[in-house]
Amino acid sequence: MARTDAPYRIGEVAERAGVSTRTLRYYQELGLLDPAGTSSGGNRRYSDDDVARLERILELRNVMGFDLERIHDILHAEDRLAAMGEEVRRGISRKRHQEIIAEAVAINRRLREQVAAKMAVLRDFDEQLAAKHARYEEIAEQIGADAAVTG
Amino acid sequence: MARTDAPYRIGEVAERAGVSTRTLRYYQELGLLDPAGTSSGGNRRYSDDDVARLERILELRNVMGFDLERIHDILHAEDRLAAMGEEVRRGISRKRHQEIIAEAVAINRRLREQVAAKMAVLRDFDEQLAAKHARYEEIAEQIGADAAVTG
DNA sequence: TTGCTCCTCACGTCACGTGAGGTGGC
DNA sequence: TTGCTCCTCACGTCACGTGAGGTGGC
Repeated sequence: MARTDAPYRIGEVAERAGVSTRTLRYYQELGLLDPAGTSSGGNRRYSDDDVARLERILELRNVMGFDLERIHDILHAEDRLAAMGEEVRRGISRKRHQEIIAEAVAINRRLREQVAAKMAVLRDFDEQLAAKHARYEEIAEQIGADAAVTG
Repeated sequence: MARTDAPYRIGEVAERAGVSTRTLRYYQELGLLDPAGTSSGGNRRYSDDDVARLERILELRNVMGFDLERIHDILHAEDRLAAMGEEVRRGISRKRHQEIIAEAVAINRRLREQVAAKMAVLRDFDEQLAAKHARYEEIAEQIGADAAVTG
């Protein structure tokens, strides 16, 4: 296994994720998603990790509606948690560990709360739509009745 | 009851809805939300219907994530349905009625499908978060264990 | 008369879209 | 060698944010 195992071109990654190549370049510009490699000629090369990271970004964007700065913060906390595995072997303080995990847990909990809130709003909205649908059926029926009399 | 029963000033309406006055002026510019009246001196005056319409716009924007052109289309169909009541008395064709209602019903159905899809995505996302939370707890426990040995 | 809210430009911003003009890999 | 994909500017767009500078109603 090569060190720089980044086989995917920007076009492939973009199409599979349902975004434009411009979006990927913009995310790189913001420091959100740096492609793992660069081919001869300056072409961006993305790894499986990059693809997974992109999916995570798009999930937070599409599902939660966060702006890119907020997404950056969330990913940063998760990156630190992931990097902790390395640091463990080199021995960092237990207090530091606990801080990093506590931060990740707090973010996770807040996200779940926001998801629950969104679900509640959606349920409410669906009830409104159902009520509207019932009213439409009533109107349609009444017009049918009118038609039977006048038409 | 006066004809132009529009008591609310732009600042009140904006604050209650949780948007800026700029947003309301922009929606007027787009023809999305025309205030029912204008006071002496050119101040916008909003009616209860205007406030309800704004709530509807913000729901479609926040909950569904639609752009303002799409929202305009949806409101337009609903407006036509609401205007039908008047037209009934003046006698328009039954076929025309059925067309307008069919359109409203179709939009309603598509909206409910999209709501259902969003709910499914949110449930999926929540499951991911739950799995992540479980992993965090595991890591925290392991560090606690390490600490018990090394610390 | 004094604040507070309103008004209209008009430029700025975020998250990209969309060419222009050119280079590089199968 | 020919397409196709990639590259970097750089201006455009959508949905507003944010002052500038001024007028109007309690």
